[in-house]
Amino acid sequence: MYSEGMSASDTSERLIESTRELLWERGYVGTSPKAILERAGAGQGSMYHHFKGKPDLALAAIRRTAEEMRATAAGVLDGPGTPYERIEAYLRRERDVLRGCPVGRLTMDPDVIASDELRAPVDETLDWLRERLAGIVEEGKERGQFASGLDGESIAATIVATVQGGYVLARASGSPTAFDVGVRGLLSLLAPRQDQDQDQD
Amino acid sequence: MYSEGMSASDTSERLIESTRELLWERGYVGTSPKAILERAGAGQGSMYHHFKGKPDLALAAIRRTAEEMRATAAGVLDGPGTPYERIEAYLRRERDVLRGCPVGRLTMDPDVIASDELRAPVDETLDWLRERLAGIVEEGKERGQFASGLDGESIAATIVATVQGGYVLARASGSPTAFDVGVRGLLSLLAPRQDQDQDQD
DNA sequence: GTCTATATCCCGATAGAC
DNA sequence: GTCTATCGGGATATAGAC
Repeated sequence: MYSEGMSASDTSERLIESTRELLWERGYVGTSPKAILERAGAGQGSMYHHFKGKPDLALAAIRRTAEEMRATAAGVLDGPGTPYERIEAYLRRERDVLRGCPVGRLTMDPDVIASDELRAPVDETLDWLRERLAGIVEEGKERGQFASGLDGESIAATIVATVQGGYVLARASGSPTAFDVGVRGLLSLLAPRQDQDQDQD
Repeated sequence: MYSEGMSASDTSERLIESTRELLWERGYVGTSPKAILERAGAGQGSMYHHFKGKPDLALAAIRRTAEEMRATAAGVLDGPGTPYERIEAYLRRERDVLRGCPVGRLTMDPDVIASDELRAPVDETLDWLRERLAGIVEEGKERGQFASGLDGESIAATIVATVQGGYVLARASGSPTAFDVGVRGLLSLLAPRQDQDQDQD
């Protein structure tokens, strides 16, 4: 990452990490520089030395969170198993459901949506995820695991939406159960027919 | 509503409506009393005369928004058509997609989630919606329109989650398309088999 | 009921010492 | 690089005149 063998300053690093946590917990509008500085154990000057201001720091934090989410998803989606099994693994992977999605939640932040720069990493990440899932669905169709009438991109959007909406249901009810139930419903709709021809893995 | 023939004061009414708009646009954390007062054309005194403070006014606004959403959904779900057709009508009903769901978006607001009182109308509304949809799915199973292996409550959670997550995808990309695509994917998974026995409507 | 004035604290940012 | 001091304005609420 740091081609000259340098490392980012510890303070800069702590500022980004604190911002990531607070953006996840309270969103952009609900996160103040003061709260970030307190959590990072830094003073005002440090933040304005390393970053141009709150939007600039938030951008660094959002980019890192988005990257991390892509890496996590890729870890599951590139794993072993049939297309259905990989989708199931993605849907059932361990999540801190009640905390919500650190990327998706930003779409409800007016200031993030108002800024093309802040919105871009969010958009790119969810878009990447949909394309990745669409490819897996198409692969499943080729293998005969999914009905040939299904459209990869549509199903991919449904999968990502179910996850994002699952967070909403869980947070509304104060329990992760609703998330799991929604996922179960989707999997029951996606489940390969027992009596269908399928390639062996 | 007003048993004695009285009407709520116009000012109180305007305060609630302005709060509803701002909660939808900016969420609870992003909405200040000052902004509400400006939009309502009222002074500080009016607000603190009619309401105990920001949380109290927000509660009145959220309750009304929740009630309105239930009424809108009921209008479609109680409409004519087979179970599948009513679910399709719900999923395809006209929406201001890029504005997001005025109820669901509140689940991303830390202060709403931290307050049982503010969260309650949100929870009750999404819960009501899930139960209502679950009943329709069960009805569809009885009629043979849906596979008997499907679980009403799970499918209902998937439907509501797809809608809520559809808003997320749309707002991330800045276009309503992703919402529609996700809905299309879900409908393709729910679509009654052509060759299946079905009651006539 | 509604207004203005005031209070106290926080917001996001800048200045300049060290 | 990091600190503290300071700024102008906004957030939320109260006081008290009308």
